[in-house]
Amino acid sequence: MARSSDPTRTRILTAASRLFYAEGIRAVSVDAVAENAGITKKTLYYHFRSKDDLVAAYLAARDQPNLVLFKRWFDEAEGALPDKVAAIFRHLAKAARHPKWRGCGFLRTTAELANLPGHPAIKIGAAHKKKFEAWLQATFAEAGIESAGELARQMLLLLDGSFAVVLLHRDASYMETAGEAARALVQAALPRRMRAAPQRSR
Amino acid sequence: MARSSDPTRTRILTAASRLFYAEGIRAVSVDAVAENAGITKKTLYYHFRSKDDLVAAYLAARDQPNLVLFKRWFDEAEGALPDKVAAIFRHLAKAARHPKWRGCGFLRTTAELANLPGHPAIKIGAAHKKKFEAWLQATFAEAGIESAGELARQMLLLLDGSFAVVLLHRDASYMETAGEAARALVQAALPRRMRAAPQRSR
DNA sequence: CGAGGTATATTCACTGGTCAGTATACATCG
DNA sequence: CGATGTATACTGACCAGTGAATATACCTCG
Repeated sequence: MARSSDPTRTRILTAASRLFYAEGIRAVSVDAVAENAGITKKTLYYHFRSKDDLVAAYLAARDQPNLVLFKRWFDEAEGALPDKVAAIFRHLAKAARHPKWRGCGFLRTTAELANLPGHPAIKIGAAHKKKFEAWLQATFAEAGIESAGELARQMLLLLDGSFAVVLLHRDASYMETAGEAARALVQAALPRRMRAAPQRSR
Repeated sequence: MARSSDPTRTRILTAASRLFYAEGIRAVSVDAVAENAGITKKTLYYHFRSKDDLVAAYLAARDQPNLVLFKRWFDEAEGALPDKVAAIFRHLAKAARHPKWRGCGFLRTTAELANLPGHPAIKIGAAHKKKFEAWLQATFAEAGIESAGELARQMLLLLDGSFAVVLLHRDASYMETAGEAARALVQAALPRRMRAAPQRSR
């Protein structure tokens, strides 16, 4: 059976990831993925039952690395809670300025497959976002924020909103605007005793 | 010359709109649009130079109606500015609960065509969102808000974020969360003298 | 008025190419 | 030997766009 560490499987997944993220799902043929991975299509179909399977695997492979990255940006940021949240947006804005940036793979896949509501890739995308939201909520709750759940949802809305808007306008400054809005909302939600003098950035 | 009121052209555009919104761009063939419009493919190509042209026309046709609708929701809402902004989200949440709702056509098209940065449809989508943002900014400025520009951008982020998140989770309650965040941000931005007692909704 | 022409609008049938997925066979290795 | 993995070559469906012909409406000039 093909293990997840299987080198051929990994090669396929790497190629699929690069192409699906860069071009979109329906724009990329299975032939193109196989060629890019340096194998034949039949070999690809030996490792993945169908293209839909491959798409789901592409997103599944991005789940953990993405979450880990976000958490690291948060953990390594200086300052109080609002600053640490804003740091995520700051790092994202930097990434969004790279010419190969194409928004959030999870959201773009969902948008493209919106006519197939039960598609496994969409479920993986939804689960990914839920995990991120749950982590935020827990972080906020630990900080003594009463409305941790609502605040986490607001952060998610700003985050995913900035993915969409920045992709549309190709203007990463929206991501910084989102970061400032996030900072303000977190600041306002902090319990009074923990609230430092609100420092307007810039 | 084919006028915009041309009945055949309108039929094509109606069919294209329905199909592209429901299924996505690349998932819908030109044949499918033609059949749905009750004409032959060649007739479609008489009225539109290419599929890309048709896609652009589909979005262009949605531009004004969408803006008008949003403005009407705002104008007809009771209450002060924060409530009027929140009303847009409330109406949108209601729309999002309809089974045929598939998010924002502009954003989904942009996401799907993200590998074609100069595509005319993307330009139309970007212009549409800019118009909405400009209208919001003007409205906020008239209300005496100093940071009208930044606030308008924040509203856009929340709005487009809720399109993305609600489409992903198929849970329209995120749109109400976005509305509450929008209300809070507008409330906080109002000049003191105009600020009524902030009323937490619910 | 009316015959002939011209631009508009539409149809059927087709092309060259791509797509997801498969049948069959060959190889490698424990 | 036989399980795992890979390759060549194929299938039937679909796709964007086109060629050639036809119908309709209007306009010009005898």
